[in-house]
Amino acid sequence: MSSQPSLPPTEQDLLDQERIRREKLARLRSSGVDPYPPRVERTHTISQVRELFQQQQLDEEERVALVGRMISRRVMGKLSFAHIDDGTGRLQIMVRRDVLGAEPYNQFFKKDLDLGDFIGVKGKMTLTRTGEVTCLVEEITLLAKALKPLPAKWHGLSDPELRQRQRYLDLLANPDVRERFRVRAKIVRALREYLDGEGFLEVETPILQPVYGGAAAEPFVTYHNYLHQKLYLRISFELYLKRLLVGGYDRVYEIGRDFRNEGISRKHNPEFTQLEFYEAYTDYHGVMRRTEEMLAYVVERVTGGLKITWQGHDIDFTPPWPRIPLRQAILEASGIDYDQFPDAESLRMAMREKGMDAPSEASRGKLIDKLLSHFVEPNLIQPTFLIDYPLDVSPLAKRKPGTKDIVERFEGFVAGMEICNAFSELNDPLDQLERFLAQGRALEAGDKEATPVDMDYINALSYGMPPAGGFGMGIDRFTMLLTDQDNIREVILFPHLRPEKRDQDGAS
RNA sequence: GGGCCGGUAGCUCAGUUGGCAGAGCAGCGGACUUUUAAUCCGCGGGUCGCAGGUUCGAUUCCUGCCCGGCUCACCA
Repeated sequence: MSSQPSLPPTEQDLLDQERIRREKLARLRSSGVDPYPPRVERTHTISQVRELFQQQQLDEEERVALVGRMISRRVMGKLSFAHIDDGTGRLQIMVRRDVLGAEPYNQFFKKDLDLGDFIGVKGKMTLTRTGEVTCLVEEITLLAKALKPLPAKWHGLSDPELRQRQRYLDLLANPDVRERFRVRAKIVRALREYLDGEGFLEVETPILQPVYGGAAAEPFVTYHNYLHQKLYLRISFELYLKRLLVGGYDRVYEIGRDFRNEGISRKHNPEFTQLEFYEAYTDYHGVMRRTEEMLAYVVERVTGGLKITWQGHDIDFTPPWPRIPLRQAILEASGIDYDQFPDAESLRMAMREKGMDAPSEASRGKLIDKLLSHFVEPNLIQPTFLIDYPLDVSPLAKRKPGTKDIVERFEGFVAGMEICNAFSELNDPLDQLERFLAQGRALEAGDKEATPVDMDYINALSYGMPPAGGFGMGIDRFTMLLTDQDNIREVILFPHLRPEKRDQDGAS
């Protein structure tokens, strides 16, 4: 939901600066200038022309046509300098009255153009006395007039609300933000490169689902008006992707949006981008090796090395990463060995003795998860796998042989954050049905994050699913790591924000 | 939802122990042919988040509300 100024502004609502720009617009129109012409002339991008000029591959007399937003202007009498930005880079232009002509220079360039306007220039490339690559302008045209002043010159824009509600202003005022989302795109591209290269098939599965599942989360609910059908926005891709393993694909992946109806925090946005892959004929050990290899590939591809700095921590993605049994990690960090507390009640007592908040309705698995997030997770700065999780919070994972309530599952942690979750996939249809039924009972008992029974999925498993390992990773969180950000909103272009409420009295 | 901090010009911020509201940038007028945070002279610009209250007087103090940030709880 974007915030919209609800009505077009009336003349008196306009800022002085906006009023002045509209007057300039009217003046331009009456002098026959189209302030929003349909076409532009361009021979090079700014990055191209800069490169060609520096490599001396540009004829000295060659006339180039460049475009961009005017982001600064320094008028010094009969000579001016300005910078334009076309999205590929910034370039200085030099505008001289004796070259451009008196009228275009005095009136058009100095008076009618404003910072923020898009312009086209034609001229020759040159160096200034200080050695800056510059276009000496012979002709200048308006490509699009800006009616509002740009947020800032060198302070950038820092108001967090403006930055996120009006991300376009953030992007145009803060070059490092623009760069950050380029890094995000590189990350996604590198993940695809890796998986495609390993023979994974990229697929798309339904976002609107009649039965949701695959994760512990509350869904968003919607409705199909013509089918009279209740639908859920997916909370994971898992159950559909594994149906594809049944169908005969051996390696599939999907990158897309998940939706979870939960609180918003530094690490959580209600919709987030997830990568899931499923690989037949491997198990969670194989997936761990693949995770290390894949993430090392991506980090190398994006940053040029395997070491990054995040919020002052040096983090090294070089494989292999330590694998620590969850039980051991929790024991070492908290002094609680949950194996000695076989039921929720006794574990709860032990936790409360340590002064921890342990809600009465939480299952044993959820309590263990609480121990993990409280004692262990914040200290896992270097890439680490925690392995072997409690069964009751892992309804889709295969039981570890020789155990009763432990599954072959791991989670990957970096920088004190969980970034991925994976397991040997449960492919026993009868066991899966039992687990679903347990989930269904939990759901009815009020656990809003339990998932309903998916009989079609059981049916699919009943035709046989190969042994497989599966993996899920939050791309947003991974992007936080590689862009040195500690808030998920900084790596999502349009993060979810509370609706903007208009003042009851201030309205009108 | 609880706690803490904040909201002052288009942007970034200062300030008022309660007494005419400030700076830099941006804007407007002027000077200036190698600047790059250009410089110099002059000018305009404010519902001090909103609403009540206390007061001779509130941007400042009090109460409520709105919005935001951090944090706790919850979660990926």
